[in-house]
Amino acid sequence: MAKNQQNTLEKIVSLSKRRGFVFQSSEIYSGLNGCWDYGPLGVELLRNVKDAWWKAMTYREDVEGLDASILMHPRVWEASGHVENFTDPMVDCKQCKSRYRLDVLYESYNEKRRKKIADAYAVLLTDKGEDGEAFKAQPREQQLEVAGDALVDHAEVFNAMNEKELLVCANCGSTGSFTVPRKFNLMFKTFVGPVEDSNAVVFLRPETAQGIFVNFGNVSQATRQKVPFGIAQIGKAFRNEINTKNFLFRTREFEQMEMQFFVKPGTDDEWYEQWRDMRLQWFIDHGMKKEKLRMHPHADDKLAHYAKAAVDIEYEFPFGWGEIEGIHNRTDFDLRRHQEFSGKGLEYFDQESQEKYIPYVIETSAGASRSLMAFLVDAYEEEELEKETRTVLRFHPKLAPFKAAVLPLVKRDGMDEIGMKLYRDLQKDFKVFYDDSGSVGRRYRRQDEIGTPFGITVDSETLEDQTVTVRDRDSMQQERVSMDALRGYLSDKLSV
RNA sequence: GCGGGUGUAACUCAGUUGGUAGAGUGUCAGCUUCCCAAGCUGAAUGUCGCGGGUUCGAGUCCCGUCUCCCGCUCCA
Repeated sequence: MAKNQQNTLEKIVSLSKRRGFVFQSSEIYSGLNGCWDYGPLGVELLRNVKDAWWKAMTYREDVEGLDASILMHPRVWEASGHVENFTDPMVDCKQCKSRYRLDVLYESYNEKRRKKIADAYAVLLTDKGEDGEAFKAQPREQQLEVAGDALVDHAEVFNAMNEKELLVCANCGSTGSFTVPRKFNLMFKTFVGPVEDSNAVVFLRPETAQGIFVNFGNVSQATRQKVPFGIAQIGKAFRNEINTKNFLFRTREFEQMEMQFFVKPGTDDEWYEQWRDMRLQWFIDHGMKKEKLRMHPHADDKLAHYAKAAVDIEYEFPFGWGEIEGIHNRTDFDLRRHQEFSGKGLEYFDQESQEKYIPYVIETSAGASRSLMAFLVDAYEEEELEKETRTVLRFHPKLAPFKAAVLPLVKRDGMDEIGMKLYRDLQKDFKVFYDDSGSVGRRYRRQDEIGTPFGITVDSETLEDQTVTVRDRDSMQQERVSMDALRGYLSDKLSV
């Protein structure tokens, strides 16, 4: 990683704090790992990103909106596979610092070693006063399986084996060098109701998608939509990541912008390609540099448990390429599982073909926080002028926190009053900023730094003909516009 | 979670062998200023990440803890 690029991220983090885009969560208490707060400018930017997505995705005849609750029935996560796939006991080798999932480690052992482990397990059982002989009476194959499961599922078994130096590190060959197994449950757990009873455990959703799947029937009923159609949702999701890193990129609380598109099986590949291309184009349409974007298809053996095909839309951050959106062909996995677990029929009757089927699902899943960060990084530029460097955020006007700043050239001859009136007038339709302090050049720079696309100045000519100057953030060129026409002028620029 | 680095004013940082904190930028007020960080005058802001310890005395030494950064690991 180039050092100057790393500095770029540091500068953006610093700017974000200084100007109020992003603050560290609970900062006065020294922060909370992996959590960030959006300040006055950040929340505008985030809203604009989400609004742009919402309009692109749901202002169309075949996609409906939804806002499902964050807490869902615990069975949802059993059906989705998250309970199973989100809890992996792991250990580190103290010698070489390698980390293993216990089941993977056990898988890597040959039969000889497994037999040793099984024998030791029999002794262990006897020591505990259980029937080790009965265990040994089982067929060898079964012994290995039972002992393996015990090793993976019970930390005390693992620890005992480890102490007996039966467990070897696949990387450095050390024995007895493992840490105590730790369970990494990536789902946040909490309790429904005031009693912390194990029956009351629920999870904070690790993805918004399941809220869509469980509402598939409700939405199609309520809206009379016919397959193919989609359901879109924006909302918070939570994952207890082992490590957070890279500013907003990997956080424990984040916001997703997801759409699940239900299609007839057999047409899924076609829809997959179509949504993939549309989603890439969305980022480009909102100002992101084409050369900083790429498609990264997942290899078949790296696919998630629910997916038949997957591609990431990646952005080239200062720390490298990172996923900002994933497009998955989730097949009928989720609906089928929910049908199975809930006992409620989720089949769709296709009137046209007179067929009953469980629809396939094409998922577009974008990170709102990651997208915001990509837009922020992409917009950031230090422009070399003759005698200085101008820091400017070249946001697409649609995304910019402030659309315009009203800046009276000087604070006299009534220019500030006219400016204030203009500001109040524009404020009815646009998020605008007013500033009459100091030199106008200084004020332009301040607005450049937060990405305000237009600077409107009131000058002596305004007093005579009711026109103001509009200065373009990127070119710094100015044009005169009549005050009456300003609203239309801004609307035009923002609708592009 | 492991290893390395880091944490001093809003930001970027300085702080000499331990003697109770400075600079630049920014911010604010005033003057000046008819278009791109101008100038002048003045002002505010820190229990030096947090908690212990050593010491007559700790930003400076020791221990713990937390944050952030880099690497490893993880990433359904």
